[in-house]
Amino acid sequence: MLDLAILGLLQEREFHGYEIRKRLRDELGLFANISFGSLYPALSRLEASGAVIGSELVGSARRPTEPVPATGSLGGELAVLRARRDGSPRGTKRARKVYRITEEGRRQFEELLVADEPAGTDDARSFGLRLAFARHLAPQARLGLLERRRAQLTGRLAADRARAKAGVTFDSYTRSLVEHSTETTEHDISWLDRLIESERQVQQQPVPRPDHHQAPRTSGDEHTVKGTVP
Amino acid sequence: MLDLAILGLLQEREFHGYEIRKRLRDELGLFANISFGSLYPALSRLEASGAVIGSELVGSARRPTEPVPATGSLGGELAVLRARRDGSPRGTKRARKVYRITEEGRRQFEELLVADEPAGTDDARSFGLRLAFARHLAPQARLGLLERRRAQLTGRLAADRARAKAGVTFDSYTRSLVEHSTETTEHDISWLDRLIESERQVQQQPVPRPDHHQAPRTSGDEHTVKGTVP
DNA sequence: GTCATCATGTAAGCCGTTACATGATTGC
DNA sequence: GCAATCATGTAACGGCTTACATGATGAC
Repeated sequence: MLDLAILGLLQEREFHGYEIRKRLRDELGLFANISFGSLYPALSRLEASGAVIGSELVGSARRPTEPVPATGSLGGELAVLRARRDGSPRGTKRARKVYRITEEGRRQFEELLVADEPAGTDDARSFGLRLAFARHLAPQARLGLLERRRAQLTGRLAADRARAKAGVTFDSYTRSLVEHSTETTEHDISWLDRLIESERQVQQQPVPRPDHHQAPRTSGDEHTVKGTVP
Repeated sequence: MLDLAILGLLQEREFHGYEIRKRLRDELGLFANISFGSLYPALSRLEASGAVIGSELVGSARRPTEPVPATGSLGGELAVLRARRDGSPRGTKRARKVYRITEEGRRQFEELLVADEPAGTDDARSFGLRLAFARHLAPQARLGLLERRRAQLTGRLAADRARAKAGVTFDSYTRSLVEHSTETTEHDISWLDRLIESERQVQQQPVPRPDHHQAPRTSGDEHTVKGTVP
């Protein structure tokens, strides 16, 4: 799941580890607080697998265009390590390693988006993460994502209802719990239905039965999100 | 969390491992499908810590009263191991190890119910589990449980709203996700509020301002669930 | 006679966590 | 000068998973 999140973020632009954590924490809110102890190793793994390329930079947040002037006789790597000691006056932060995604990474990303997570993962969180990156998916894959989630939820709803019926022996707390779970699942499903419907509306340009009013112009693509394949 | 679930179940009556899994799966639905690979070790741990006592039984599901007649010269443990080979005609299943909770186990249970889970655990699931066993808690502790959960949720709601405000750059999918999350959290909170209110109503017998109509009889305990301490 | 369910366990692995180690930059 | 934040990493451990090993009982 972490790999998916990282690749999804990097799809947008380059990031270094610390930034990734921040983004995940206060923008998506899906990983409450991903730890560095799992983030950095994940980045290394992704780099080893060719999904991302990391380059160490002496980054100036204020003047990111300046191309790291090598001071004197220092080799590239040493220059990075000693960046703090060179003469650069201000704006220089500690050497950061920025990662950008590769073609292989994009491939892995799409693979991860359709693969089902190992059992034991939080379904809701996993789906939320995928949805947050759904714009990078082809319209069909996107619909598939929504529909698989819907099927999952209707399954849960059935289980909840069976439980409510079978559990006549439940105490009031457990009964309330099951009821609330049922309601929440119903709410989730109707939300999904709205998403699915609006998704279908955007996608129904291709093969519309020869219609009279509101003729579809050209092969209609103005709603499709950039970067997706037809 | 597993320990809590096990102890909670055993509070009700004796169980053997296989039964515990079943109960957790299709009654509570909180652990979709707890695996034996984690269940049996957990039981061993609990036994080692004195929280439960396990006794191997050659159980007859149909005639549970029959007191395991030792056949001839076999020692107790061997009798269990060879139970399938002895002359018992029918109704005998494979040797099962049934566990019952001890006083120490009840102590640990109460401790676990108030302790906060290690980070990374699914809050909702954890709370659901606790609520399912809330009847075993003292009224005050129960209220505390509900209120701590409420605080947790209002925190999340604030975060969700901040996210909705800050995330003007979100695409429609992410926006919808954040919106839905906000709604769900609101729904959860109002559910909790109802629970809290009804909890207070049941508990407000002790120190009611000298009231006129509907005088509280004796020290009023008819709503309090059996097994809880005042 | 063979398949589903009952029943218990061990071993290896995954994916996350906290704790530890190290150091620069910025603001008060 | 000191604390907060930025920045990257390693090591140990926790809790759950699957896969493996083993076997009885009951239904068709």
